[in-house]
Amino acid sequence: MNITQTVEDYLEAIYNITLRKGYARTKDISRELELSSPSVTEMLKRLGKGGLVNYERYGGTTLTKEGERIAKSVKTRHDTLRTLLKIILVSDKTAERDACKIEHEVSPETIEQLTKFVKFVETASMYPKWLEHFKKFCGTGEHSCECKGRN
Amino acid sequence: MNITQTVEDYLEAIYNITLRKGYARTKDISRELELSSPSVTEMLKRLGKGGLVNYERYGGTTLTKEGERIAKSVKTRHDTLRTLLKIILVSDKTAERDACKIEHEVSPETIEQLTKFVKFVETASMYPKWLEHFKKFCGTGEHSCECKGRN
DNA sequence: TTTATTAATTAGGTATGTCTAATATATTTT
DNA sequence: AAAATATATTAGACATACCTAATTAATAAA
Repeated sequence: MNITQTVEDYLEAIYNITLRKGYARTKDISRELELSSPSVTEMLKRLGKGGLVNYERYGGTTLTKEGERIAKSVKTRHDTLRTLLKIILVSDKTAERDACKIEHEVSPETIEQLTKFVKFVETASMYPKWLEHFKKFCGTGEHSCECKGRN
Repeated sequence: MNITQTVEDYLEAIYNITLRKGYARTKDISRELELSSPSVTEMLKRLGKGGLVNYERYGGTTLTKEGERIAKSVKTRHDTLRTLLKIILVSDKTAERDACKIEHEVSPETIEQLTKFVKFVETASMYPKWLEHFKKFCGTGEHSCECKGRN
């Protein structure tokens, strides 16, 4: 089965819904992804044949092991990207939306480096100060005087 | 005309080829994007109708003003993303490839923040030292001792 | 327990973007 | 200038992923 961007979106949606209520109905998915029910039904059949979900007509759908593995990997990418975007002061709403789109495109290597970078920044003891500087820099386009020569 | 991811790719390719030789032939584009010539011809007709390229059967294609505007904006996104990825030590090859894919998905707000961030880091006088620390951190998962408390 | 309502599916279409094979045009070689 | 080669286009198909309208199944209300 070909894991397209769309497939990833379906798996992620099913994963999230399943966390909340144990299984996903066609309607839950169509609401989450803002698609018509027939579109969802059709995809569920494909995903079922591809071994990514346990699908039965008129029944609640769950992820198979393989489906869950993929869904989790997408979610990790999503969370990492959103965190990075927030660090560089992208608004919550945009960070969420962009993470949703970019998550399908980033390579494992990039995700690995992003993860390291996020951790590097967040665990640095100068982080709060650094963030303050960056905020000012965003406004003025210049490094704040006090740290010229150091940052 | 709907500016899809695919359309952006074509415009960007035509832009790059045009920079090199003044115009783009069907073959140049098909080579650059690794697509068959008929696919390219069809898209050129669509782009022509949409006012994004100057297309004539069997002739060299160029971008219209509007086409060039879009192409340049895509290129800016691409360059910004590649730079960021390189800063966080993603390999050149992956940085290039990922930038190519992500460039179609990022919002203007994110690009703006990325641009600011890249400038912030690159113009910081501590940048070389910082990079050194990050490199070590990537290897060890810990901040190098000397800068505990400061970075 | 029949009726109404909600949810899910099937049937039939559409747009996008790709392909291969066949044909037409341009260009280069002889 | 005719033949050979390279390039471009048309024709016809296909997969993906979406839609609306009509039908069927399941669930809740009377």
